Amino acid sequence: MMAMDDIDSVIVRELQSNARQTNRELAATVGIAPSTCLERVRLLRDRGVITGYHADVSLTALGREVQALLHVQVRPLNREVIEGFKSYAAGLPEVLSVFVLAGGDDFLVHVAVPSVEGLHAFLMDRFSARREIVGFRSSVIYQHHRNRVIDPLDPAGSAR
Amino acid sequence: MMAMDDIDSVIVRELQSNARQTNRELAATVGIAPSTCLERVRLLRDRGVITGYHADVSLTALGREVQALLHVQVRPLNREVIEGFKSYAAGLPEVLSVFVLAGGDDFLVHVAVPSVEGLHAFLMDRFSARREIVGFRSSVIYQHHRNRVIDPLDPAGSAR
DNA sequence: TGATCACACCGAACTAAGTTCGGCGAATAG
DNA sequence: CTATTCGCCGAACTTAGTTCGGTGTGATCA
Repeated sequence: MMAMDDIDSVIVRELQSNARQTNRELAATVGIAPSTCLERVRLLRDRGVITGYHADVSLTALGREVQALLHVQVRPLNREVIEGFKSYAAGLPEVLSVFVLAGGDDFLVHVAVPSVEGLHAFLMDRFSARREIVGFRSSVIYQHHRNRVIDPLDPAGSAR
Repeated sequence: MMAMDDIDSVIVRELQSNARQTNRELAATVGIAPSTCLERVRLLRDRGVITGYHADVSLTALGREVQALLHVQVRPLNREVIEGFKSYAAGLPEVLSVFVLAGGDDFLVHVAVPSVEGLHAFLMDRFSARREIVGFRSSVIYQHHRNRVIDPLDPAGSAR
């Protein structure tokens, strides 16, 4: 992997904050010519540092007032069951995220539903019928803070 | 809240998939004039449906090979302690997301670190010294699937 | 039922940005 | 000291963003 210099870091940080600013604005912010900036951004995409640009949507605006985290245990623990459940969960419209975990719980599923009743209905309709699920716990989310800007860890960060 | 019609839904879905497509492309996809499309997008932002545009970055490209979920219990359970831990965790560069939860665990923290050693160092350096933390469990993430496109739930979805 | 109003959409004109490319200058290696 | 490479720049060209007046449609009310 090619090195990212300071300019690349600033570009990446800026685009994480606002992916729709113009190339000229971005160039002005980082202090290089627009043409150079365009090339830098293109390279960042080509190198796979920037993987895409996405609009963020308000879940409440879409009528999803309640979020929850569902810890799910499935059995037996083999590839078919795990992949099967993962793609099943990922395909549900209520599901925001699916984590496959090491340790006690096998999955963690982040969902957004219209209401607490909706959460109950979701669990009953979508989860209870699945035979591979041997147990789950659900935790309603009171608050969710997301760090949108991710910088390279500085050398003083966690050990390599 | 004003109603979202089908055209708005398509616009929102498209911008979630690719926030950097041109307004003309977007207009062509949804089948309206560019000027109309521009106005629609502006209204979606004004109404708070679209909250922002963000570049997605490869964590591996930034040298963070390992992700984990940390379940954290803090005591005593009062506003100062909870807010204090939340903002502390949110301010750490390794932290991607902080969930404040109902139920047994009080927090769930999503972190990305360079390595398993980095995870260990993070827990020792950043968490162990905090007096309010009375316990935590960490789960390494094997896979993470994220649904980037979130549509309004159709009427057949979870009960309201 | 017919007239009026409101509203969203459209398209043209203008402004601004994206994109390409030739050349320049600095840094490096020979 | 010279040759080479590489990234950066800026001008020119292409394309897109933005504004605004006009138009058609659907709703409201007499």
